[in-house]
Amino acid sequence: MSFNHKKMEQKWQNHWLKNKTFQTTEDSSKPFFYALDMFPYPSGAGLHVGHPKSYTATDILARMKRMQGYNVLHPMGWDAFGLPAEQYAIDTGNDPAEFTQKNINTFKNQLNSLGFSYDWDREVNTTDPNYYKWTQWIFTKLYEKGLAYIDEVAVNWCPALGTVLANEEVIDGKSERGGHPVIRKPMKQWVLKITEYADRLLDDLDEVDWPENIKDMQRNWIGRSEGAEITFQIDGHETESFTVFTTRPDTLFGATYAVLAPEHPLVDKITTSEQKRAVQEYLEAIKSKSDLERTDLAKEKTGVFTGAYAINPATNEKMPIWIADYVLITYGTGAIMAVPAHDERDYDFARKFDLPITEVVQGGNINESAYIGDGIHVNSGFLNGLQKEEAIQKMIAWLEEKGIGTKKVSYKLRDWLFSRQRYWGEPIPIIHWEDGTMTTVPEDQLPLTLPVMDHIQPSGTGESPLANATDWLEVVDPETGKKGRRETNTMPQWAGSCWYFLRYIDPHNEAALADAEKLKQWLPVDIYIGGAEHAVLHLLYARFWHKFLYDIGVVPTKEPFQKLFNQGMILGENNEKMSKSKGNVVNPDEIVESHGADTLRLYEMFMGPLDASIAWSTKGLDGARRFLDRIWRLLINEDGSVTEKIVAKTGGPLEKVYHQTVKKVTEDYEGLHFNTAISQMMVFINEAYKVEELPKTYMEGFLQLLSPICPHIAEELWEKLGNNDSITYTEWPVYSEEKLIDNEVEIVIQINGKVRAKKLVASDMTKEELEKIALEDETVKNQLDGKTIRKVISVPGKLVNIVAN
RNA sequence: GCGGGUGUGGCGGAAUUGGCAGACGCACUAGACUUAGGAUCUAGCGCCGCAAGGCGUGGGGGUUCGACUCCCUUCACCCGCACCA
Repeated sequence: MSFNHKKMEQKWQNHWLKNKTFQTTEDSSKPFFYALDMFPYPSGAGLHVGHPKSYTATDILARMKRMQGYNVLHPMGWDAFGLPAEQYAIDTGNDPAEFTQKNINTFKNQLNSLGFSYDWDREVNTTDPNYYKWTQWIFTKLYEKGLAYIDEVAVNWCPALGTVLANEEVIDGKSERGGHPVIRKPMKQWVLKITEYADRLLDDLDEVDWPENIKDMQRNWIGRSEGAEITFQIDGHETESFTVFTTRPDTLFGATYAVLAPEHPLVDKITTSEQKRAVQEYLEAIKSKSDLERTDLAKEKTGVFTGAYAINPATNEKMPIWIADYVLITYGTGAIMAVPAHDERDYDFARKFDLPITEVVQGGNINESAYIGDGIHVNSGFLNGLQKEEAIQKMIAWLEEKGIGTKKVSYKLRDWLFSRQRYWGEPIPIIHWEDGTMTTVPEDQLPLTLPVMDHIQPSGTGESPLANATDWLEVVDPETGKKGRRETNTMPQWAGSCWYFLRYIDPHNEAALADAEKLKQWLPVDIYIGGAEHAVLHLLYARFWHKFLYDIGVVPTKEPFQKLFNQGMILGENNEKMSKSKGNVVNPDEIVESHGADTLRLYEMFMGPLDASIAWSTKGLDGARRFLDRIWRLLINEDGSVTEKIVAKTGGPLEKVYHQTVKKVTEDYEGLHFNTAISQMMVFINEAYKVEELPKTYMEGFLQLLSPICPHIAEELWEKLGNNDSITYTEWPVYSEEKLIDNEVEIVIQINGKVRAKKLVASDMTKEELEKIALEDETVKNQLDGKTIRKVISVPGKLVNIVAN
C-alpha cells in the first residue's frame, strides 16, 4: 500500500501553520544562520518548476540547521513592482496593486503547497508603503551624500512603452519586453554614482565565497583599466584641445592619427569647410544605423577625416583627426590617439584609409599585423631601449611634468540610470520648487505613497503617468507658500531588491530599516541561492547599496552575501528551455497533485548537481515517488500499522551503513550536493530491505536525514513511530567515526596496474604482509608465470601493485 | 576575439590526497507473483568476444608502479562580455 500524499501533506502543512512551527528564533546563546532565496516577481503565470529547485535547496539547509541548534532566518517575499502590472493597469484600467496582491496570493498558496519552512511573519513586499518607505529613505541618504544626481543623458527611449529603458532592458535595439523599437534620446534622469564604489566593488569580491564565473562577470562589468589621459593641441585652433584615454601611453611616439567618436562635441568646431559635407554625411549614416549594426564586429571599419590636425606632443608631428564609430562616446573621453602599429583596431583602420603606421615596440611584423606584446621601444626618443612597463612609467612622468597628461584609471562601469517613467514603482521622494531648487521629502513624511489613480495612462510627454495626478503632483510649502512639483520619475525594479534581505531581519520596525543589533546577529547572509541571470545587475546594485549603508553606519558588514550559489535551469523534456510556445512547460501544481510535494522536492534535488541545467523526466519523477513508497512500505504494513521488524536495540548489519549515511548526508547537505546525499539514502534503504530487524534508532535517524528534503512524509512516519512532537526541532543525528572503520577491508591486487584479484584482509595489515599475501594468491601466481617481478608497490588498506615482465 | 565552464554507458549522473571507472536513479532484458500489471519482487545490464581475454572517461602526446583525476596539445559544446582604446 502506498501513502496518500494529498491528505498527508495537507495535514502537516496545517500543523506547521497552526503551530507557527517555522517562526524564527532569536536566542542569542545559539548560532545564527541566514538562508536566503532570491525573492520572486509574482507574475500572473504562477510558480514555475524552476522556482522549487533553489527554494528546496535553501529549505533543506534551513531545516537541517534548525535541527543542528541554529537560529534560522528563512524568509520569503515579493519583488512586486514591475512592468507587467503596469501594463495590465494601462490595458484594463484596474489597479495594479490589486492585481499584484492577487498574484501574490496565488504564489503564496503554491509555495505553501510545497512545504517550504518560511517564517511568513516576516514576509516582505516591495510595493508595501511600509517597505518602500525605507527604499525611499535610502534614496534620500544617497542624495544627501551626493551619490544621486540629475543628468542629461542619452537614454533608450521606447516610444511604444512610453518609457526609458536601462541598457540591460534593450536587446538588439529592441525592448526586452515586447520587442518594440528603441531610439536614443537625451533626457533628464536620476543617476546613482555607483562608479564611486567601483574599486571597492572590485576588491571586495576577493572576500566572498561566490562562484568564480560570477565574480569574473562582475570584474568584467566593472572593467577597470589603468592608463593615462593625454591632452592634444589642435593645429590652428589655439583655444581648442582634446583629451584621450590610453592604456599604452608608452606608444605615444607611434600615434599617427587621432579619432573622435562621432558624437564628440569638438567635431563641429574643428571640421574644415572642405570636409564639412563628408562629415555631415557620415553622421547621418551613423544615426540611421541601429545599435546592433554599429557594434557588429564583423563589419569593416568606417570613418571620415575632419580636415583638422592634432599635434603629437612627443614627436611634434601633425596627426590627422578622424571621426569613426569604432570609438565610443560612452567610454573614456570619447577620443583616442591611434597607434596602428600596436593596436589591432587602429591597424585595421589605418590600413583601410592608408594612414601611416610607425613601429615603436619591437617584436612583431607591422607589415602583417599590429603587435600588442611587450618589447624594446624604438623610434621613441627618451623611451628607446625600455620595456613596456618601464616605458609607461617614464612616459607618465614626462606627461605630468609637461602638464599635458596624467595617470588615470578608467572603468567600463557607468553610473546607474535610476529613473523610470512609470507609475508602478517607488516614487522618488524629491520636490522641484518654483525657484529652481529641489529638496528631498522630509523623513517624517515618508513614505511618499503612490496616488491611487482612476486610470493609469502614459502622460505622452515622456513623463510617467504620475504627471497626470495633479493633486498629488503639486505641493505648497506650508511655511513659505512656495509652490513645488513632485518628481514624477519612479525607481527601477532593482531598487526594492537591493536591500530586501535587510528588512527580513526586522520587518516591522517603524523607527529604522532594521535594528542594528539584529543586523549584527544575522548578517552577512550565509547562503544566497538564485539564478545566474542576476549575476551582474542585481548582485552588483545590492552590493553597492550595502556598501553605502555600511559607510553611513546602518549595516555592520562590507558585503551582504557571504556565500552565493546559482542553481541550474530545469529544461523541458525535449532538452529545450521551457516555454509556452514550445509546449514543454511543467506545472508544479499538477505534480503536487499527482505525485506530491515531497516527490517533487526529492526529484528536483536528485536530478543532478544543483548548478546543472537538466531536462525534466517524467520517468525520473516516478522513480522519486517510488523511493518514497519503498520507505513507506519498509516501515508500514498493508493495514497501516508499523512493521514488527522495528526493534529497540542498535548495532547489527545496518550499523555501518547507517553511520556512513549520517556522515555522507550531513556533509553533502552542507556542500549542496543533494543528489549524492539522496543516493546514499537510497543505498541505506536498499540495505534495510535486506535485513530482518530494523533498529528504531536508525530508522528515526534516517527520517531525520530525509526530513529536510521530504518533510511531510518524514513527519508522518516520525509520528507513526510513536513521536508526538514535530521532527523540525529534533536533534540532528550524529555518526561515530569508529563505527565506520571495518577490521576487514577488501584490497585490490594489480599486475602492471591492472586489477587481477581482490582479497579481504585485516585492515591493519602492514605493507610487507600485504605483499606476501598478494604474491601467494593463485590467480596472481598464474599471471606471473614466466615473468620476472621488477617492483612491488603496496599501499596498506588499498592495494598491491606488482610490476613484472 | 576575451573571460568562465563542461565533455564519463542508451539517458541523468557517481568516483577523498592520483589507487577497484560507471555508486544511485531512469530505460531496457529475463524470470517470479498475478484475472490483469504502467504495482511489487529476483536476476542481468559499459563496449567487443562463446570464452579466455581485450578495449574503454572527446582526440593525440606526456609524467607515474598506477591518471576521469596532474602537465602539454587539440577538438566540440554551453554561459557571459563583446571595437571598452
